[in-house]
Parts: sequence; structure tokens; C-alpha cells
Amino acid sequence: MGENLPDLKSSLSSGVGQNTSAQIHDVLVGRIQKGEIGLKDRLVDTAVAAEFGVSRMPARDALMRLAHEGYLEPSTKGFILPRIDHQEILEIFDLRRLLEPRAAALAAQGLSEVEILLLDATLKDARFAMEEGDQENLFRACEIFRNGWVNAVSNSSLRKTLQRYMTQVQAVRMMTFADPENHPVIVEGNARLFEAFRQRDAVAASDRILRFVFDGEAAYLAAHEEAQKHKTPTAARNG
Amino acid sequence: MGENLPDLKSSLSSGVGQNTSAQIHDVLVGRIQKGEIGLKDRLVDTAVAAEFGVSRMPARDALMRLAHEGYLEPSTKGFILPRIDHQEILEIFDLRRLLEPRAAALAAQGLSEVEILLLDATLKDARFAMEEGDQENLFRACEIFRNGWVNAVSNSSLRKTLQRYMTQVQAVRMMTFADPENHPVIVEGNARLFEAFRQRDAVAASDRILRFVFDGEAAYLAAHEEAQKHKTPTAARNG
DNA sequence: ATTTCGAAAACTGTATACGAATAATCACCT
DNA sequence: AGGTGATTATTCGTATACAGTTTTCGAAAT
Repeated sequence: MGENLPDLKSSLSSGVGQNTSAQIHDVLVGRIQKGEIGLKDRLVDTAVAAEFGVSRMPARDALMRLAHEGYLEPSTKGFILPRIDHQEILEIFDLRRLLEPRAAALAAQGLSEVEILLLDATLKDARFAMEEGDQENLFRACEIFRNGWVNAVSNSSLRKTLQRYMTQVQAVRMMTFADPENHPVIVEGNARLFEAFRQRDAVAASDRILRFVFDGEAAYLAAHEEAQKHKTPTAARNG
Repeated sequence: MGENLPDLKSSLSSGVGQNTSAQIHDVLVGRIQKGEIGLKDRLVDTAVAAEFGVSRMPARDALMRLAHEGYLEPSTKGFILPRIDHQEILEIFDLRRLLEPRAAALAAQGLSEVEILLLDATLKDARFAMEEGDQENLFRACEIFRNGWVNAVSNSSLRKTLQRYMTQVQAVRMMTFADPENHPVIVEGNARLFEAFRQRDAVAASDRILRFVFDGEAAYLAAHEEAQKHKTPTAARNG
């Protein structure tokens, strides 16, 4: 059939069995997580509907659902990415310190053998991407690694909570990934976490993810400091 | 105009300034929380729309939003109350133990003087309702109390996370509230928590909410055991 | 009496349309 | 030239309509 259409139905063709709203929702989630939606973009139901070749209603449903899930924020004119400020990022690190140690402990007990092998492979991908200086693939590999163990968390409520602010985590990660100096810290942190998973050591997994979150916060703060230093001269003129 | 209509617009007249979807949503939340929706009831958008005298769309929006918030569950025929899985309830108690101690600590530091006074008044309401045997008002007072301190949690990400599974918490609460024997435990638990808030004692608040969650879990497990005991004989004939 | 097949009813998802509210633009006045 | 008011355009909420799907009820046949 018409696989050569721009991306009207082709984007939706992947989600067979779902209704249009859900398919649009999933496509938009993917775009948000991939960073394809700019901070200035305004998602309007009519525009989304036109892009996917459907009426306003499915687009509207998808956007409202995304807003309710925290992926988007309703504004007076269309939906926009929720504003993540410095304070909120620190709050999320706080939340991660509360949740992720337990989550990693559960994952250490819940990961199947094949999942362990997949994590191992993903970790090798990450290491390879780092050595190649391939930042995008490193980012992707880390994302897959994280999704891999989070999906093995047996407490589904906890798992869903982790997944919910994953997008904010991604945003912060993008900042820290920008500095290649952080890459070894990230890869080694994941490697140590993986070792704990492989040995089924829930305690070690708990400790190491906590350490990993602290390291991530330190890296973020350093990046933030650096960004502030560069921004201050231009921002100084405005009282 | 037609203020004498059955309860089409009269139910909605309370929520001035909101759109119809939000008003219907709020009314239905109230009904669910009051237990006016039976486990066998199926909420269909056309019926809801007819009752409120509006078209399907606002009703549909409200129902979908309720479903997404966890108040309802979509089924093949209308929306129904979500069946609360025993496993999931235990998971949520786990999550609460992770999050609420920190949240209570932050609330102890963040509550304003007037908010403290409001909590005090609410606690008195709860105590009065308990003495009167007024289960509905006791339930409401406890809900207001909890909302009161949760709203004072300075970490907004943590606060939103707590609010997100508040509905499941409510469902479990409804089970434990059903046994009047639990009422003193609940009220005293809140009172101890309030004392910590009033004294700005973050450590005590942390400890007491943790104790409170454990007590709640114990009460739930007892109620669950009791329910199972009664259900087993009738279920025995099948399978 | 039970089962099976079919028709009618109900429900969901989507399309289209219309009115109201709000933001943006432009013209006009000072 | 800058501010102010009016007009236009965009967007949202809601209404109505239609098609596809599922369910339920009833009738007929075994």
C-alpha cells in the first residue's frame, strides 16, 4: 500500500491493534523522548491532526493524555514541553534517591537470564559508542540499559513512577552527556550496577545506583555551574 | 432561567469558572469517593451526558480523565471501578514507605502557621465525626488532612507523585474505614503526625508517618484476611 | 430444553461543525 | 512616535453525526 506517504499513516502503521489516539500518543511520546520537540514548539491539536491525516478528536485526546501524564503542559495556545527549571531538577534527583535504590534491588532479584544478557550486550554497545565518541548511540544505549532494568522491577507501581519522570531524567542527561568528560563516569556507573545485577546482589545494586544518582547530580551541578558562568555576562544587563 | 431542572445543571452549578468536562469530572470524583458508584455500575458516556444535560464529549473527556487518574477503569462496556488487586495494594504500601517519610519531613518544615491551624481544625472535625460514628465525614476529614500536609511538601515532584496514587490510597482506605475498629488508629495516627508538624519536628514526622503506613498496612491485611475468610466458602463450589 | 444463529441495540471511536474565548495585529488617536 | 482601542485570526470546548464493533436478546432448530 502507500508506504511512501510522507509520514502520515506510516508513523501510525507501527501501532497495529490500537486506536488512532493511542498511536498518536505513542508517536508523540517517542518524539518527546528523542528530544525532537523543541522548547519553543507549540503542539496544537489541529496541526497534529493534519500531520497524521485524522480529525481533531484523536489528536486532542492524545495531547490531553500526554499533558495529564506530564509529558506536556497545557498553555493558552497549544501544548508545550513542561518547563524544567534548576529547582525541579534537584527535586527529581531527590526523588530518584528515594526510589531507585529499592527499584534496583528489586531488579537484581527480578531480572531474567536473557534480560541480563541483553543488558550486557547493551553495556558493550555503550562502551563501544563511548570509545568511538558516538554521543548519540551512547545516549541511546544508556537509555536502553535503564529501560531494561527498570522494566524488571517487580513492583509495577514503583516501576510506573520511575517511568513517569523518565523524560525529565532524559532532559538532565542530555545536559551531562554534552560533556564527554562525563561519559566514563556514566558507563562505569552502569557497569558497576550491571555487575550487581549479574551477581543477583540486591544490596550492592541498591548502593551502586544510589552512588550513581549522586554522581549524576554532581555532574549536573558542574554542568549547570559552567552554563551559568557563560550566561552571567549577558544576563547581567537585565536587573 | 431553569434552575428547577432535576439536577442537570444544578450538579454543575457549583463549579463556576470551569469547563463542563472538569465539572462533570469533579462531581463523579465526589460520587466515587462517597461510594455512590457500585462495583457493578457501568458508567457510559451517553448516560452521563444525558444526566448532566450535555453532549457526549464533555462526559467522555471526564470519564477518560477519571480512568487515567485511576478512579475508573475502561472496560468493553462503559467504565467501572478498578478492581484493586491485592498485590498492587501491597506494592503501593511499599511505595508509600519509600516516599512519605521524606514528604512528611518536608511538610514539617514547609507548613505555614495558618495551614497548621487548618490541620488542627480538620483533625478536630475527624475526631468529632469518629465520636458521632459519621463514617463519611471522618473519611472526608482524613482526606482533607492528608491533602493539607501533602500540599505543603516543598518538593513539587515528590508532591505530585504522592497525589498521583492518592486515589489508590483512597480505595484502600475505604476498605479499612469500613471497620469502625480502625477509626481510632487512624485518628490517633493523624494526631501524632500533626503533633510533629506543630512542633516542626521533621524527624518525628518522618518516623510517625512511617509508623502510620505500617499500621495502615496491618489494618488492610486484617481486613483482607477477614474478607477472604468470608469469601472462601461460597467460592469453594466453583472449581 | 438447550443450543445456535441472526437481528437489534448499545457503545466506542472518529469526523465535522459551530460558538465562545483569547491572543495578535492593525489602524487610529493623542 | 507611542499608546489605545477595535478587528481579525487562532484555538478551545462542545454539539451532532456516522461507522464499525461488540453485546445482548430472541427466535428457530435440534
